[in-house]
Amino acid sequence: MPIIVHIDMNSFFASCEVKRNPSLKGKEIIISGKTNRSIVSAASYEAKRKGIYTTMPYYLAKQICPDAYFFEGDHEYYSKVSKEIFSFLNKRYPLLEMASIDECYIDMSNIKITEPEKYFKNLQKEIYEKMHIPCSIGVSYNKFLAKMASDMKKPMGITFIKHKDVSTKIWPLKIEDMYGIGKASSKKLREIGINTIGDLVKSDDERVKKILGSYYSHHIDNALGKGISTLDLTKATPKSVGHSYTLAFDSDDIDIIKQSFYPLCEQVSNRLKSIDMLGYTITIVIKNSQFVVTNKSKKLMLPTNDVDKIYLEGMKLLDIILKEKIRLIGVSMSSLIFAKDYNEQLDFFNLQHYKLSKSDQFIEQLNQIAGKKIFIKAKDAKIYEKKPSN
DNA sequence: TCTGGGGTCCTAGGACCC
DNA sequence: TCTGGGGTCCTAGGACCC
Repeated sequence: MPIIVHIDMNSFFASCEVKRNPSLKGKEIIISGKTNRSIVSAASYEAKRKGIYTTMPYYLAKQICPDAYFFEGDHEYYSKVSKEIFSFLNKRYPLLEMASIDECYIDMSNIKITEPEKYFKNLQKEIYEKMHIPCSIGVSYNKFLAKMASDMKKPMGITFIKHKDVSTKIWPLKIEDMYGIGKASSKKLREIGINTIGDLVKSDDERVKKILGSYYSHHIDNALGKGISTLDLTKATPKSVGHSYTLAFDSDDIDIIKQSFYPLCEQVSNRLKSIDMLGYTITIVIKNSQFVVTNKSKKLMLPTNDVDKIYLEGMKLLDIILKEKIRLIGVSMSSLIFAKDYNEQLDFFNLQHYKLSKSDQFIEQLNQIAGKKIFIKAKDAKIYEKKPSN
């Protein structure tokens, strides 16, 4: 039987602030933006005890805990702490999958553990003493159960789930507490009488299959304790890079929207450049006053990470869908490719591109990119000279 | 005064090709 | 007159997670 461990940092952002400034230990700490439209993204247990929860509007948190220490959130620092912790763990445990900024799975099947209670208590203590971040640990034989286990006791909890515990520790839980079942699915499941994870296991209802779609057997396997235990050790390359911004007031004033939109394009461009990637598909997203989200996307002929190109294409899409006052605007790039891979492909593919496209336009686009990040060598120009006669 | 921002994965319809 | 089917790509939208 594999041994899969899930480690979840407790109130991670708040704990990072305590790590940086230990005098905050034991205080009410709230991470949140400071506009009337901000929400709480993390809170210390002291604040949680007062009723603060993640996603609570800032103005409410401020009402309930006026004297709490409020931080706007320093993601760069939190990422740094995250890396510190996981590289520390990774040195000892090579089979580690980083699942998010504050949690990871570790396959300890090959680690000799004689006294599990003591072993994990020591590990938790060591993380706290070395990294100054508290964590909860879940130990089981697959990822789903380990994840559910680490969630059961917080902060600084340690929970074991053995095969025989599945029916007693997992099945009685509310259906919305099942990892992977969110608000929409749990509402539909409750409507047909499925209120607990146990109900889901016992159901043999076509309606359940319809609600869960392609995830059906995945969820059933998880609930039965037959989930997967293989870890993904490779850090996946990003599939999209995006930024969004909620306006201070809903607006349809194009100048105001533009002012917010350009910096978002800059952020996306800078992020792409920092990871040396280009994106083919640009997507813009808006949210109206009623919180209805609308996307518009377009695949470009050539990938880019150029801010002006992103802004230009984004504004074109925005023009099409902007019909009313909006609350949020966002832009993201997807269908990403590493710049170096694109350079290598360029020689090979530009013939095809060329044949498919109106020549002047294509060369202009090539040159636009050439002027920025990607170099177009002289021999590419030669292809341009030669090939039209074909 | 309600309700952020960063992602991933899946579905479904239409266009297009063979 | 009535009319295939398989496959891929693109776009829009939805569910979910931290």
